[in-house]
Amino acid sequence: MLTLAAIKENPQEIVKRLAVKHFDAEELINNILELDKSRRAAQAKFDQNGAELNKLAAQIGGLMKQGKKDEAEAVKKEVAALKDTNKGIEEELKEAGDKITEILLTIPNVPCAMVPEGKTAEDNVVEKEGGVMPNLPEDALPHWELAKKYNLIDFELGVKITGAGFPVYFGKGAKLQRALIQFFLDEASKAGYLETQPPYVVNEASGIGTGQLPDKEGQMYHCNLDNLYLIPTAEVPVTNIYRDVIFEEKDLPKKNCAYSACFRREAGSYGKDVRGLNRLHQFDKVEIVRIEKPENSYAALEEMKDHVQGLLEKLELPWHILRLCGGDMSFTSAITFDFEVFSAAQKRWLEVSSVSNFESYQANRLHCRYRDVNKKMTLCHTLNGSALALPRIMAALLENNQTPEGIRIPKALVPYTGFDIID
RNA sequence: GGAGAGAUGGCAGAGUGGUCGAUUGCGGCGGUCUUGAAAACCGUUGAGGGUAACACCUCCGGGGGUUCGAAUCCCUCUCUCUCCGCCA
Repeated sequence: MLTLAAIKENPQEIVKRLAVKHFDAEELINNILELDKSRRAAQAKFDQNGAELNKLAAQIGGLMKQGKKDEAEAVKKEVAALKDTNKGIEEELKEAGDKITEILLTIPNVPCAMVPEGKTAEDNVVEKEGGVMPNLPEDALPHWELAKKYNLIDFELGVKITGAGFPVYFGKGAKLQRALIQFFLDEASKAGYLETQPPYVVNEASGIGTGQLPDKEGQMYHCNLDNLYLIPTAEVPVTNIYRDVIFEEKDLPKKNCAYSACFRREAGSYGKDVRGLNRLHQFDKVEIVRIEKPENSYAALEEMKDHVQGLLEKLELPWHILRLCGGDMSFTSAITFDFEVFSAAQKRWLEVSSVSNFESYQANRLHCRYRDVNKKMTLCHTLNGSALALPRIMAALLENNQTPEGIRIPKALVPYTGFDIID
């Protein structure tokens, strides 16, 4: 969430920038400012009374020791009255504070200056592209057909065991998955990310920390009995490593990479989007997460983009980078770049990575801070990105590399798969 | 699952109703000494709120209660450890 300090410092600027996300914050911001004012007034009064109470309590102690019981009793009465009034003030105080937090949670992150104007995915800006478009014959097969033809993935079997969106991978299909995971982890390690194996199940506090709760409660699988959630991305457990942490300046940045299975209920999905590997309830992903000093976070973002681009190039897939417009960005991000690969038989672009800078929005909820040069506590900036999500990479690899002889494996992957063709 | 013990500052560890936000040690930071370092010595060292700055208030796992006054007493929740049982 946004910091109260930032809002107080320049409310007009925040309202103006949130308009880029098509979010009208004016009234909410005014409410907050108003509430903060009355909260501070109540706080001052409460503190003043508290100081008086402390003084009187000490006085009673002294009187008791001297055996002046009657005098002590008189003071006690005074204390009782003061406590009574303070109880009311405390309630006011708490109410105002809670209300402020409540409103803050409904205000999305402020988009940074580089975010383009726009309402929907149509308005996203293609920023960069690369790779070679494959030249497939008209009768090229979509990946779900290829998966069947070469016995790589069984979607129906997954339905039997669990339900739709939980495919079973076999043979070279399973090995290709494992190869991709290993390849992505190795590349991330080479780029300086600490390999991390997090839990796949998190508690409520972690869900709140990264913002999945309460807003996206319905999108996560929930274990009722223990009140735990299956992670929708490794971002959740990995970022929560840094919840309630205060860094020394020299400890930053922190760079983690993690493979995990990801679980998403995808409530509300429909149609051709969900065909084959395009949208699953369980999928694999390698995620990169960074905790940065504010002044470095945008340089870090560029590094992350370069890293993801490098992966796609090594996989020889046609790719482009979208700079998301204000209307298509997530609630919590300050800027987001989506990477898409072209899945040549489906003839459509598939999102395989999303790289975002959250600036201090997430860190504020997480209480992830560091002591800067002047020993001042400052919120860190958090960033994360997929590097990469497997299913759509798999789809594009299968479709784009199909030949009459079989499916060709890109060179960079062969050391990991141990085979160079699926036939 | 059963029985017991415990949760205090970056860490270790005192503190069982009255100037305790908390003794002390280690660590960190600053200084003296030193060519430099080590050692020794001196000082300093939690977070949140509040203020122009002070003052002041809150926080000793979370929540609630008793009391004029709670880190200290009571209730409750969570977590950790030890023993037993079960087990990948």
